[in-house]
Amino acid sequence: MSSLPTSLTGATAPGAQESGAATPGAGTQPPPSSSPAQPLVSQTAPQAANAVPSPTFSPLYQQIKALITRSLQSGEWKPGEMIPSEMELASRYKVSQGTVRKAIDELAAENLVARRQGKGTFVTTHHEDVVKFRFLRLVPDEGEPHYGASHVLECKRLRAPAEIARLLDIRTGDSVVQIRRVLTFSGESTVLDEIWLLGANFKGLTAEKLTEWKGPMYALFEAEFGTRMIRASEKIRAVAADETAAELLSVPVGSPLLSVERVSYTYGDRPVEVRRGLYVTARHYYQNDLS
Amino acid sequence: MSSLPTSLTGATAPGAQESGAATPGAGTQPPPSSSPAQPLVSQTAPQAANAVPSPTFSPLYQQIKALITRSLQSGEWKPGEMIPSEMELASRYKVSQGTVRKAIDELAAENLVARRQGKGTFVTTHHEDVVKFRFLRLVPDEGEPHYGASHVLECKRLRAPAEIARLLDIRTGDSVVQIRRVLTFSGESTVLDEIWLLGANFKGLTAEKLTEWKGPMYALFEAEFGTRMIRASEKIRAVAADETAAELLSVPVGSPLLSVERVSYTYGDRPVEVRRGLYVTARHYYQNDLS
DNA sequence: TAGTGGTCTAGACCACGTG
DNA sequence: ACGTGGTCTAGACCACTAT
Repeated sequence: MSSLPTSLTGATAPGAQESGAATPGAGTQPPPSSSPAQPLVSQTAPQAANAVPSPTFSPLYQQIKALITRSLQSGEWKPGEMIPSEMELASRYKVSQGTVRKAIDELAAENLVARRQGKGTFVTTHHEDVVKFRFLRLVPDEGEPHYGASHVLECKRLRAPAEIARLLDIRTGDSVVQIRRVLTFSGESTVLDEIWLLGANFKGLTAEKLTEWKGPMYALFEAEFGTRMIRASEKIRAVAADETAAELLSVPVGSPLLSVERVSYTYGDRPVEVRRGLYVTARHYYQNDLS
Repeated sequence: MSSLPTSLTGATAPGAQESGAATPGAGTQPPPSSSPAQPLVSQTAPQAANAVPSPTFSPLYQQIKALITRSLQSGEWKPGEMIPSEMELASRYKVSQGTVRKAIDELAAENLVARRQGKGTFVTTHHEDVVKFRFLRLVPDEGEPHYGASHVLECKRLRAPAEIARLLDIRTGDSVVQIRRVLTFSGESTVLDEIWLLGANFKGLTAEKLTEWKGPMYALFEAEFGTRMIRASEKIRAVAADETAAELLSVPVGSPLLSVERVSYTYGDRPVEVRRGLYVTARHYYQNDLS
């Protein structure tokens, strides 16, 4: 059970203790198209002193954050675009600029948006280098990180096998798209990926589209299919190359390879991709920072 | 060249525009022993309009953060202890509580301290589970993450080989401590570590001390040697087991192993440890989250 | 009851980027 | 000159923990 829409934790207005600032009428700004003045939403009920504090307490800025996230998800503000200024959002949601700021702070910390002083706050996109290398951690021993060439071997729809279905939180047999591809760096085959995508989100994805696309796959997904990868979780092991992998990666059978099993999530922590990668780590390494 | 002590970026007092709040006399609180009222430090010089903005601008809260970090580093507040309350720090540094709060926010984000509502802000320690598993990412396929038994093979002082010296930012031949050990999980040898520590920081570290110590090695380092690992950077590859590793880890020669080369840093981003680990990933995996 | 961190507001001023 | 995010302050109230 989620709770947002009707979970007013109290009745009266929130922090605006002094100026009676809660009349929900339209502000001076024209209400931007797709978001009619939200039914805000108080966080502190000045209940009688002995009343139990509201069980589903949520700070105002968290509620604002959820509203902004919803607008991101709905595509009201698209990747690369600027979102409304803090002042605008403050007046839209009828809260102070400081509260909006704290909400955006968290969204920025989660890399959903990026602030640029003097310019505005922008929806992040997989076209930016910074974002790209958050999801590609393979670094060459010599030289700068770069994006290799992608060679698509296969792209087809099929029914999800049990384990993939489990990871994607769908039913066995539900539609998925399977992609197999090889990434080549400086002429050397380095990564063999096997990818499963939620069928429902990727209608019309073909090998041609993948081949024509220059740039990160996630940028294509975000631009053409409205599915934005927000975070991912990886399980990493060392394995020995089987015959197929050995041939495609031009290494001897039995060579040690880095196995990276990734599950990627979009808004609301919904899994949309399972990716199994085999990396040749002779001239590259997987970079990770613990902090 | 570091800059802290004398790097006043301007002349007059900062934000306290209205109340003349800048006289640096001792506050009402007795100045805590080891930190005499710091020579604060203005951030905005209301220079003539055409003057170039100060080249080495640093926000007040960053300066406060640096001061707090210095106190952490000097051991004024030890791991596990509570640091002074926000109000106390505000009056010590002659800034508002909000500024201290922002400084502590960043320190908490970097895991140097942890806030606990109603109790205070505490210096983090490698004794806590949360911290332990930030630095041990090996998770069993079945069951909960846990700390295995450590078997120390060797602990000796020697002169740093060239590559280790380079990573530790010292000179070849400088003193280092080398440790070799095996970690065992559920009776299975799983990790073979080769560790180099800065000799200067670890005088008196012996195999006995390591063997007697129950718990994470970093907790020993922090408690007995005053050296706290703050962050680390890892390069991960897949390699084949050589004879030594194969024997110690009870796997066939040539088995794929995860190679993890870690450099760990203490305050001020100074490297203090190089650690080369070989992980058996048959029944464990290396967990990583991209976000 | 007292003290701590957590939330929220309001207003001032600054640095940055663009007209 | 203007609008954006960034910093700083001051004060109120809330939630949590301990005594």
